[in-house]
Amino acid sequence: MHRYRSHNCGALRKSDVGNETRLSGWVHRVRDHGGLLFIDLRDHYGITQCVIDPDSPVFNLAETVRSEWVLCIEGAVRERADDAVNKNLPTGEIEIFLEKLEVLAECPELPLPVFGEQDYPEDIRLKYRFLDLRRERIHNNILKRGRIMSSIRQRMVEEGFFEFQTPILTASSPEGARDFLVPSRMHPGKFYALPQAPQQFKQLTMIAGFDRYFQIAPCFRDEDARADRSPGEFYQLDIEMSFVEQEDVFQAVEPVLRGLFEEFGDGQPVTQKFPRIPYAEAIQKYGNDKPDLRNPIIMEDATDHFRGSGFKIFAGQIENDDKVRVWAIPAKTGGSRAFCDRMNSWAQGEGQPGLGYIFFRDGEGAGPIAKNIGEERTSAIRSQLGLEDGDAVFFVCGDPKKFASFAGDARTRAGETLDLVAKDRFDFCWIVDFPMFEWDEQEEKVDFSHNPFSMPQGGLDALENQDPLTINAWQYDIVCNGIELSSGAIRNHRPEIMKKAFEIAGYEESVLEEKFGGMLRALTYGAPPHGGIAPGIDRIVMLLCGEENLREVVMFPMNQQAEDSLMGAPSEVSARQLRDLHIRLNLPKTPAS
RNA sequence: GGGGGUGUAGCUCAGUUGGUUAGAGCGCUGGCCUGUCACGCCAGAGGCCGCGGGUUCGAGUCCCGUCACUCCCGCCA
Repeated sequence: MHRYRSHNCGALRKSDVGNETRLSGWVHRVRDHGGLLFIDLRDHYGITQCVIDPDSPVFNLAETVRSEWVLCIEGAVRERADDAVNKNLPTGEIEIFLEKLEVLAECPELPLPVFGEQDYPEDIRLKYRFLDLRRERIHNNILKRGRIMSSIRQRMVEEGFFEFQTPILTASSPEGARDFLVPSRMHPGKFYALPQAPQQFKQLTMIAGFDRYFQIAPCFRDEDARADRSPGEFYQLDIEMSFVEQEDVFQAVEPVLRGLFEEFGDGQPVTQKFPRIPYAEAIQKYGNDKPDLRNPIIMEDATDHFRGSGFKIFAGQIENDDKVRVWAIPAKTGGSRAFCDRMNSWAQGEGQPGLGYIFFRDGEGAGPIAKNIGEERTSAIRSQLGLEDGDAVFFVCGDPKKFASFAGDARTRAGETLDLVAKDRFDFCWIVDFPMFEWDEQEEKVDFSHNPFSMPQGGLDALENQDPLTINAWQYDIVCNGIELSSGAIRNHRPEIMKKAFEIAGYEESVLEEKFGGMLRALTYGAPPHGGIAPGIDRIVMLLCGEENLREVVMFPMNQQAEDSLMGAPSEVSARQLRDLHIRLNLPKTPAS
């Protein structure tokens, strides 16, 4: 018999009754009846109930075991009496009658109970992550993550993609987030950077004549954390393809994600054909570029209903400024003064002057705005938005650039408060036609709004003849349930277009040469048209596990301050190490202690 | 860098208007218990109320500062 086990703790069934077995695992739970003792033994595979009575030679030892001790036990598989069967366990029809017991490891009182699914403080969970990971829910999340990884690889290969590896120690990139730097011992004063994404490498892979690249790529960015954004490092399903247009990327990626979510989404419906929503339309209808389509509320322009109306606050603004618009946020079933007032005071809490509204009852509109604009206009608004008695509509007025995000928040809040948001489904969409450039208010100049490597729609002609702020890029996002899952683009593979784009954004050609010299050189030697995308793996797993926080699907995450309290990272290093790297510390002043 | 929330036993939490010796559940220790599976019953140990200062006759409670964790803003091509 094997030194530690003949079976695992999830394996034994009725058909094994009578056999001698050996199991090893952790003490999950002990139930001591004095003359009868139950020990639930747990391992990766499951839980098996062990039973000991005073006839057993190891009864006295068994009485001393505590939670999370590691045991190796031996005994006969017994069938449980009908009324003792535990239907909640796969092994619930049998138990082991203990004949031998070896304590492999003991365990002191636990800072973090493994048994049960109570919530525990994040810092303790991370410090004792090895205990936390024994718990059922997160243990299963990590397993699901692994299965998702395998499925992704299989699906990508089936779609004709090939997996590549790109460097981890690379050069600092001038664009994007702050880099993590690694000092060079051989080149004093010089640094490697960890890649923020293998963006340039995957493009170089295409230029090198490979086709259909993918990689489950670690990405490193020194930026602050959020619930859905790990500090430091995360993984992307990095994809790039040659000789493609936007539509080809969509056709390649959409079935992978749809299939993945159907496989791991526990039967929740998944969007069959992802709708494509232009960026400008997403802003107008949903107030942001990552709309949660489970929320049925769609905003509409209602400016004309207020132009020259008796509601002077809006009418005056419309009169004075061409840019001013009124957006209507329809709220089905929100037609009560109480709800409308709650929304209004929420808006004031958000720093807004308020949130105007009309609510409909007894066949007419109620509230101050309805009184001011009169019956005819109120009725026109109602029919435009398809509202009925018992519904409400909210209004925001001003320059859409400034209020769009607040309007989007109001849409989200109304949908959630009124319970209009569909549950248990994955609603995908593509956001397309992102603007190539945007006006930088602080610098008072035109700048790239997204990725400088994206191809402008209309190519060189558009750059030379169009108002830059009206040019769109072949740039797209995938959004699921209001979470931005990935961002991608058809790349700019023409050096002269690249130079022109940087010129418009106010960069000298020398800057382009200096910062992207390697890339530019590659583009001049026959670059194929190419494009790709990079879905965020951690966020995909988070959605599929039904978790709200990335740390629930990452084995060893850092805390919000980007510290690993288990391994003690970041840490000080020895003077010798610093000397090797030609580094002298220049620490910030701390208050005298 | 900024804003919000939290911080009381190993863990989860309660703690009234500022008023005697700071409580409960789980866990831990001891005792009882032969069919439990969140076993049950009895007893016990366990507290710098995050830390520092202040107000007060008196502070877990009020004020100021600070630290930790977390959520958000900034940041994230």
